Amino acid sequence: MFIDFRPSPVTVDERHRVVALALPGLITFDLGCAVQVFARAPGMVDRPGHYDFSTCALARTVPTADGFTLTVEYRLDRLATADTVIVPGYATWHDPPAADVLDALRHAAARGARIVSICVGAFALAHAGLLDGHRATTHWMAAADLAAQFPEIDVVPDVLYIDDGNVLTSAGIAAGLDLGLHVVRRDHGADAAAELARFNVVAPHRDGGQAQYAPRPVPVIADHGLSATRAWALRHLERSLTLADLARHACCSERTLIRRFREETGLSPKHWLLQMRLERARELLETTALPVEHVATQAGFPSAAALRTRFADDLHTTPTAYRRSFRGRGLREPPAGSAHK
DNA sequence: GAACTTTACCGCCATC
DNA sequence: TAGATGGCGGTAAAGT
Repeated sequence: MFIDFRPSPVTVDERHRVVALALPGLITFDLGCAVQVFARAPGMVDRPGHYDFSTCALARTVPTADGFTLTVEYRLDRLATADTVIVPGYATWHDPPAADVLDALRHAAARGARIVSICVGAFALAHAGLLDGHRATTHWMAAADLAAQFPEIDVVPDVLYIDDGNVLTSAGIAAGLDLGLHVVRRDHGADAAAELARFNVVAPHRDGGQAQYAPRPVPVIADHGLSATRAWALRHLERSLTLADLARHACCSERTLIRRFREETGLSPKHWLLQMRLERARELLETTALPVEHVATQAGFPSAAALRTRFADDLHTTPTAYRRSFRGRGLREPPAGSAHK
């Protein structure tokens, strides 16, 4: 059963403006990912803060990497009003974009706009200096180049995407969808992201995909490294998993586990587990009416107090307040029998 | 909120 | 010889 708490339709002024920047040599699939997520989000049209998507470029026409020319409606000044700026990949990423483009990106970032890159779009952000001091990712084939060319960036190659606050970067091509879903999850909750994933016929998240709440990288390739152990941990999140448990599953020492975890995810095992648990708790709070105590138990927190502490530290709110904030977005009743397990 | 215990993390070094 | 792994011990963080 689905109880709809959606409020009345919002006005254009309330919309969150998402502007994609099409650079010469645009990789159109990357732009397509952004369109698919932010321009066609089904079921979200009545929600406050839903997206007003548009594409801009330096000139009216943009040569793409895919053999045709794209005509766009808006010029660069569109970025000045964007709440979120998206830079899809472009084939000429080896060279810095035009100075006007870099300035527009810098100004958008300076006034607090969220900056997102897809694939090698990260190079445009790097050229603008927006990734300095940040953790970032890009297409795996270009990751070494990014790290070499911009030593100030902490480049993490084996992840789907990285959320480093107001700067978010995704890995190659289809990872743009993963990052888009993450942004929707951040803005509208797990329910909306799942709805959008269903519409796009993709998984709501891949292998530990909830891990991206903070800087939450996940491995791109399944069945390599510790991905099996992480998948196992996700299946048993409600247990009190220790470092020794994970090491035993991975058939290695605790020391090696920590080392490999950090190499593959950018996080320590404990921190990764905490993020997973927090994400599950958020999902349960958003999509069920389970008491906070049960949410804590099912997410693997030792107590409701521990869950509240984590919420206060990471989300600066309480579980109850968090749940209340999502009431307007649809609340599903708990599955039969699950509320008291 | 303090004190204590447990667990996790990391640097260093040895071994394979 | 370089790289991966594991053990040890100190420190920090989390839990009680």
